[in-house]
Amino acid sequence: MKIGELSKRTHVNPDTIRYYEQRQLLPKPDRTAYGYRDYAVSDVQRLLFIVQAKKLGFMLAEIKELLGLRAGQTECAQVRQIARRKADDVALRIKDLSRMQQVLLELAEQCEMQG
Amino acid sequence: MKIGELSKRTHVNPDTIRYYEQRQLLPKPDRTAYGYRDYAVSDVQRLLFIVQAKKLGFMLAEIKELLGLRAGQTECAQVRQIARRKADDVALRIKDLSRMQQVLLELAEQCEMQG
DNA sequence: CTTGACCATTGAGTATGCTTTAAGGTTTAT
DNA sequence: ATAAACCTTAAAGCATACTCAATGGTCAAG
Repeated sequence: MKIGELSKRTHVNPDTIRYYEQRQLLPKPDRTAYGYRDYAVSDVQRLLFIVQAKKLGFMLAEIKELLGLRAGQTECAQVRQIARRKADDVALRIKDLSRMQQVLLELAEQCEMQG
Repeated sequence: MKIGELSKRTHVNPDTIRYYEQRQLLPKPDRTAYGYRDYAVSDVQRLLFIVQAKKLGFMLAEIKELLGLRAGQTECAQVRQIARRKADDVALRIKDLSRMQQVLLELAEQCEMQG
């Protein structure tokens, strides 16, 4: 599929797709006879994974690392280390977010009682 | 206290403190006879709140909004609306993060079984 | 009383992650 | 066959959030 099709399926701007290729989050795709990028179906999944990880607040460099884990391009000891480190980061963020959620809900409640 | 002292107590760079003032996340402090910024103790708390909210992934514009809520500078109906909207955002992020945490732990485990 | 640490302002520079521009070739629908 | 839509590259531009540089005044220690 050409870049426009991949863009439609993932809701990611073609320019952004090319940018991810440049940043090596997406592999260089095949090219048609006239030089158009020709993507495989698996690229849709990969791109959606990037979108999801970005929503979670990972930086592109980190996402690249995660993609490497997923693809089994990383040695086992390293996978364990990176995956656990990131899981710990995530656990901490969940804890912090829970606290902020509490603060926000309290704010709404306090206000209610006054007004 | 002068900006250097506030910086030491919060581990926030003086330039960043001045930048937050410019962005109106911190109120304009009093000035000494010679024009030095003279902060109150409450500014430490406010700045630490900013640091915490940033860690949670809020943008400066959002943090400004949150600070408005905290200070009661916002009308009750608006407080409820904003606080609940942000609490919902936070809940969604917690959910997404939990899923990613699961993925990461699975990656580490799978690898363990292979290697 | 001078040297070094601290403070001031304005404006420029940096990193990240896109987004747009320019200039041009290809494909598709009518 | 021709206009609209789509593709290419390289490079410049933009928003966010700092961060540094230049220039100069103030304060504290010896």
